[in-house]
Amino acid sequence: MPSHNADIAVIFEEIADLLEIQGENPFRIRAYRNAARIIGELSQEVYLLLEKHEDLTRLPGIGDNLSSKIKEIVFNGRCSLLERLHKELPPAITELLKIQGLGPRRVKALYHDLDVQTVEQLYRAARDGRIRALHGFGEKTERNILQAVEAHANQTQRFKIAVAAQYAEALKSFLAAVPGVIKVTVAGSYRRMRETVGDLDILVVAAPSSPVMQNFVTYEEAVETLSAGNTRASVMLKCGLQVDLRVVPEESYGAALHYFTGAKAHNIAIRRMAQKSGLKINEYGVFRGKTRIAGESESSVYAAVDLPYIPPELRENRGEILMAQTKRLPRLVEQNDLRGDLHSHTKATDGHNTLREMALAGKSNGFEYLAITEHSRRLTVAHGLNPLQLARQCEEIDQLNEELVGITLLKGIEVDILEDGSLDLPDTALAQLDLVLGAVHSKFELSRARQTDRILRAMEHPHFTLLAHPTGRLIQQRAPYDVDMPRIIREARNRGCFLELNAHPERLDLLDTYCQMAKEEGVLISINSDAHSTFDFANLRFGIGQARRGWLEKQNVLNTRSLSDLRTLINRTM
DNA sequence: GCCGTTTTCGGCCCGACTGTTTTCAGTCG
Repeated sequence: MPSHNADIAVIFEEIADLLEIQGENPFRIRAYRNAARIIGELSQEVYLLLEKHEDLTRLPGIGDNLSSKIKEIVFNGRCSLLERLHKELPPAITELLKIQGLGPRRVKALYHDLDVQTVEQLYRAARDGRIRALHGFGEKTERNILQAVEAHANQTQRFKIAVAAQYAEALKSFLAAVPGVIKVTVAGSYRRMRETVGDLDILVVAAPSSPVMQNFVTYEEAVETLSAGNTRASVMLKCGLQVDLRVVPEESYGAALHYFTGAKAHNIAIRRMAQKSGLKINEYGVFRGKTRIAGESESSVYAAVDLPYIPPELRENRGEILMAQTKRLPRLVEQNDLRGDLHSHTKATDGHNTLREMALAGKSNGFEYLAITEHSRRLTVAHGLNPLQLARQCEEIDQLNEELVGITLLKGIEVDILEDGSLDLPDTALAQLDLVLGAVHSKFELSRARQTDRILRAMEHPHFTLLAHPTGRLIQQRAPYDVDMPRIIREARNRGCFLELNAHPERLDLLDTYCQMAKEEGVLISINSDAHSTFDFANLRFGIGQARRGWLEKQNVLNTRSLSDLRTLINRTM
């Protein structure tokens, strides 16, 4: 089995870590980290590119050297450079770099002088007071290491964006109420709408006299102050989420927001562009010599390097800068563009509201249509419907539609795709519906080939409309099942099917890179709430965020269509 | 290790905070 992109990324990250501890040229190290990111984010498997004899050096940041290393990993399953490094340094030592406050220099010193190789050994050395004796270390550093090891053991995990949103909104209101505060913006990966965030980055514009810093570090949910200066501070919240605050003057707002939003790779690329035209960009503005020429808004920062404004969701250095330069940036889909929702449940199965309640809630969300898509009989835990129950619900929907004004309920089903690729309900039951969502809810562990065939077979069914939560992953809980998604996407196009981007914050499935691939293949994506209650429509904003990260425009999204256009599209005549 | 309408060699983003020093290295974002 050839190596997957993620395997290659892990190897390059480890090489970077080990080289860093050895004190290698930082730019060589950066090259490995950069390559790990590029390969890790690639939507095509590298081994497939190699099978097609594609030249990997066409990828940004991959030259001859890295290209041959990738080939070695893919075809031989090993990397001689990594094996050599493992002979020179204990493999477990890279774990030490994950300890807050320990970088390559300190790890190297701890290894050389105290033979510390593992986190456990580090803990003992700190507890026994052996670290303070080292040159460049002191009592305070030793104490901090001890605390950091304890924090590391408690795993400072990433937070799902919907969870982070709760803390972010609360903090935002708290800070906005502090005297002298003019603006509060949550930046970082939260603003880029990543599916999980590691910390919160909050930017504040405030009068110099504002007590915002003092108030921040004494926020009632802050259990620890990690650092606190005049313009920058970090605290740890009770829940384990770290929050970084940055205070800047009004004229620096745009530059600071750009800097604090990231992603790092995007910022570096923009700063390099500035450098080439004799400018310098930092969080205070854009400077020519000592003169500030821009920085009050993000647009002004981009304009200084001759670029149009780039939306935060695109700022990953995945090609957005080239597109901006050539005036080909997408006009990203917005929540207002959605005309309806094609995935929802009611009390009839595992939902919490009635048909009528869901319809009215949908209408107040501005929907023109809402598809009711209960589970099918196989999913007994969710009280999935049998053909008779489904027929009854269809009657209810017909009746309700006669009295509803301004919204139409569509008759649908979220039918289980069985192990052999058949659907969990007979054709006669499916024929009466406006649309059929197929979903995998069992047998996640099938081989890639069998899982792919299973789904493709289901998509061949003449009533099949849309593949729900296509990879089945639950963020931080369940890995996606092994499936050849590029092939699914191509076949969806060939068969006139659609793919769902499930907006539930635990799913956000399809992934952003696959959304981009679907767009390139001309497969429409439906951004659905999978609502189990009237409150769940609020989750659509996370789906929109993911769609924007996947470069989707209004025309790439199925449920931006009017009801009549939608009906035309989902009526498959095959 | 990568890359080039300044370069195939000599560059490679930029600043804040901390702790150990006494002018700065290390780490982080």
